[in-house]
Amino acid sequence: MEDNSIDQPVQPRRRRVLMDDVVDAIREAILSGKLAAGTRLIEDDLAQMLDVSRGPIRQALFKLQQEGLVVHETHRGATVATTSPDDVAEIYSLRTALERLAIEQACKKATASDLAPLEAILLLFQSTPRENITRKKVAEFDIDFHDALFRAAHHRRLYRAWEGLRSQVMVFLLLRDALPDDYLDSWHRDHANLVATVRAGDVAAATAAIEEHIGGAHARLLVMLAKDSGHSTTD
Amino acid sequence: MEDNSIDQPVQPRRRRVLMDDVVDAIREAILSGKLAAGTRLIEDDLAQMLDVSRGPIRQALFKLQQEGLVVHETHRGATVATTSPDDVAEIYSLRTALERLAIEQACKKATASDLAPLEAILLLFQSTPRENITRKKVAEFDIDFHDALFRAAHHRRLYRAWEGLRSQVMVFLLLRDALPDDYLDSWHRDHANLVATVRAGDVAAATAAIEEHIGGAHARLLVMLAKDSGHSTTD
DNA sequence: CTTTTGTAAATTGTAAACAGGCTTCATGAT
DNA sequence: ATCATGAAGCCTGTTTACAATTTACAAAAG
Repeated sequence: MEDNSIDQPVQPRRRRVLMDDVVDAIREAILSGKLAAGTRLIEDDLAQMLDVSRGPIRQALFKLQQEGLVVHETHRGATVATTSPDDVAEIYSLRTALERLAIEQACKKATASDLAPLEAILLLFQSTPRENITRKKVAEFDIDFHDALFRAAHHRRLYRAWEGLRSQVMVFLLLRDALPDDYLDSWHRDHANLVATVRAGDVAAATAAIEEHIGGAHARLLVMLAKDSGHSTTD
Repeated sequence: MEDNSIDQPVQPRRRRVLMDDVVDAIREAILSGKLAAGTRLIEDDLAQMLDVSRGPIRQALFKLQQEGLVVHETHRGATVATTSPDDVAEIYSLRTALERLAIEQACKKATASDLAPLEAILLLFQSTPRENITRKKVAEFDIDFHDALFRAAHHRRLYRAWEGLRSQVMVFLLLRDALPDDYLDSWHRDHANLVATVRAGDVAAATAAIEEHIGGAHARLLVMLAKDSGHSTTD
């Protein structure tokens, strides 16, 4: 038997199916603002736009509801989820609980190969010219980092709970307007510190660090929302 | 405008659709053991059994996957989820994180009408003759109580995360063999104590109580699984 | 005898047509 | 003028039919 060095993934990577493309397309449209909050998502229209039948559309809308980007009501259809100030509190309180567990589990169970992705992101971030780092790029780095952290926890159910929140966090990260000058520095320092606590396996330090990390993000978001209050929230 | 005292629910209760019946039927079959862990769930077979087409079956299987009772693989179909010792750790660690947040939020936000369901369950439990309380009944009381606690937290996203775990917890509650004689007493005392801490709004006491509560349940489960180890776990 | 390869059956993914509920707007009554 | 009533159109829920993929098994090659 030949050793499989070419077919890279040891885990056979489940085939991609139409629904996956539809999910990506609609998620992208929502996150980029092409589909505003509250917009009705009519299955037939989406089916024609994306050139598939209503079946995959239906499944995709169901999945996006899981992600919290879409709200579905029986016999009344799906709409792009709207976000109120209460939702911000919900998202960040739940996120804190999940990330606390994640970093705790990561401290206990993460191996070197689990930490590699985290450090790779930090390196990639640092090696990217500052002028090339857009707000969207920062948001993607951020989500990717925390996603890797959740993966490092080796906790399937926790990861799935995070999947139900991830896109909603992304919405807020993309909302940010101009970032403070020293933000990129502090971003790297903050996340590098998280990796350090995990590497050290110091649960107490790690949970404290993550709570401050998420708390800080929440606080900055509230400040930002307060500045242009009543702009793109509930309505 | 007439006041609506007859059409009871203030919230318009979304209509029940075929998928809901299918979900209930399959969930019931899994929880009752009629569908053993690992069993393949073939859409056509289920469709014939339940006398609906494959459409609602497909949606139901997706939803049951959300609940963690079913595992779905692309082009390979759905199977009843199997449970390993690792899964027990996952379920209880995540449950602890979620319930901690739930009781904390309940302390802050629960009103008298939120606490009423909790107390109603305690009363119903106490007023039920001991000989009528089967293991299944205890499990249902238990799930209903904690479900009411999550509702009292007024946190939609937290409740949805709990929905993704609830049935999996139920699986373990139903596994219990004969309960200790004083279990029913301690059950009531323990849960009444949780309500008391919420009513008092004492976050510190409440989180401590819930952690001990879930921790105790986890510990008892591990003891039980150790007794007949290698019986009905991974298979 | 073991391994490989090809073919057929089984089963899921997708499309398209049908049925029924919800919304809207016109019409009429109070 | 305001509110009730009802019919038409839109849209979702469901069914049925078709396409594509996986799995199982058998035949052939080593």
